[in-house]
Amino acid sequence: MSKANRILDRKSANALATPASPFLGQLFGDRFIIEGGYGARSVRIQKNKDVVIAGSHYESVYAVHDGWLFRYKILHNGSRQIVDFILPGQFFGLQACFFKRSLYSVATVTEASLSTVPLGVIDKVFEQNLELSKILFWSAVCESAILGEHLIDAGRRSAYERVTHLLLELFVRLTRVGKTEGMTFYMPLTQELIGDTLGLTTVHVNRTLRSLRADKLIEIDGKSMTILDFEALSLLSDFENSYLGEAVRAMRNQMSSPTSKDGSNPRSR
Amino acid sequence: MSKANRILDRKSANALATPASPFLGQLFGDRFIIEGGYGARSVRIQKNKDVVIAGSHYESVYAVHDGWLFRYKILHNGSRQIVDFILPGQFFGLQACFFKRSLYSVATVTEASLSTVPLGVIDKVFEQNLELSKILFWSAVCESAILGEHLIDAGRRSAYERVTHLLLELFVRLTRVGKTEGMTFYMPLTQELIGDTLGLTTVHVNRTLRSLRADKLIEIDGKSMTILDFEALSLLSDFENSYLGEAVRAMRNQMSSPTSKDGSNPRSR
DNA sequence: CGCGGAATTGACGCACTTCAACACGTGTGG
DNA sequence: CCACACGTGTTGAAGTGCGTCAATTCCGCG
Repeated sequence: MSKANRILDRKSANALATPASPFLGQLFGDRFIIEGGYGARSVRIQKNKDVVIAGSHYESVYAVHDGWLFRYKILHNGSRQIVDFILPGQFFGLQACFFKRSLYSVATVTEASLSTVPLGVIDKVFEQNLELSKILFWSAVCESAILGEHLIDAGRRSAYERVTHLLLELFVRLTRVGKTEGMTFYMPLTQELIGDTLGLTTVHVNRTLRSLRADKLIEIDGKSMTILDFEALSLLSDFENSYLGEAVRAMRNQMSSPTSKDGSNPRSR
Repeated sequence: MSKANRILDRKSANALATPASPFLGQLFGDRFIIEGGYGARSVRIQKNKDVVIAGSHYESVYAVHDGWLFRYKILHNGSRQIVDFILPGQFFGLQACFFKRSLYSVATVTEASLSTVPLGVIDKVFEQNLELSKILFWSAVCESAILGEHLIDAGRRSAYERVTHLLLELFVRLTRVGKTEGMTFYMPLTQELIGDTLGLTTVHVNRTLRSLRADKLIEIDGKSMTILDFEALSLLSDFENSYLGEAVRAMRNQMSSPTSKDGSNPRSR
């Protein structure tokens, strides 16, 4: 099996095994892919390129090794809504496979390295590995929890609250995959991207960020962002990270204990 | 097995087997539940009662036989965001089981009749029935598609567009389960509920509905709502019903053909 | 008949948008 | 090496869609 089939190097595989996306490390980790001998291919994509285009059909799933992406849709009036960001350690494209035509487009924010995994692999997982399919299922549930929280952002929070809620979400998600240093992290999003995520204009995002800086809650230096007062920010935006899936472990235990007496993986025995 | 365990009568089971929720008819249909002998219980719930409370933990899933419910969350400032509506033929509560503490509350809009299915049943489905677990997975994907569309509502559509988009969604979903008559349907939502769904105030929902009536696009008579110009409404709100899962069949074929040569259900052979 | 929740309407205010300019950094070609 | 374009950030001034407050009407229901 060539090196190209190693879609994740050892180090990332570990990062991926954190609660934020426990499935991925196992699902697409070396062992699984390489031993299985599936046709995973690594690709590197420039920043600001579309990877998935709304309306087209796809037959493969992508795992993000490195870089940021976002899922979005353009309305007929030309405005764009970003529904969520896809960070290292996540995968995407399942929806694009399930629907005849993808509902959303996916594009890169930064340069990114991805791995393509043909749909058949996922299907095989469902058939052969009970644990993994449960975990896959869990990830879908989690994703919809994130969408729900974004809906609350847009529906019921002020601009000030929205921006802080988004920043905290990104911070926590990045922390989970080891991409933060203390309270600071690399934030490649432009104010336009933030606006399109939160249903605001660039101008207003700018003003809001300025207030946040003035209030000594955050600090921005180029693309480096640091959270100065996590507590205060959490309170004002009622941010609770539970929707990001800290309860993964609980669920893992729960699902694998009460019914399946044999703690092991294989589904077809 | 007593009649009480029949959580769906024959007629609804058929309705449930429509594309809108193909899984439910099969998953909770007579045959499955009764033959399986699981502890499903039927309950009837008054209108305006909470069924699931955010922050608590649950161990069962609910199937909706009749009536409308909604999933929501209250913020610390007291405002409420409704994330989606749960209509006859759907099930809910899986999320509440997976997370240590439910992220959302679920309450009835109208009087409703539900069936409780212990979590173990779902778990068994995952273990024993490949087809059904795929379908269950699909339903989670669909649900997140609906959330995504609601996010776009709140983020990037005007009040006028939001209201029409919601009405069309409800209309299509109800049509799928045979709950419309021509272009009219029973609409039990108060303007407050609509507002909390779309991120608007009651007052503004009222004004918006008035414009829609004035523009001869809809007609309201008490709780009866009729769509006068589906085309025009679709265009102005760019409504595309594909996110509601019309592609279910496509996916069914796709998932059950390429890998699993045997077309039958059983997973553990 | 009378109560209470929902719908309706008006007047006014504000958070956010729109439009428009300008600043800054970075890459690109002459 | 400079000139220029271009994307992004920043700031001001003015407009508006929707919120807030508050009063009134409607309607189902005991």
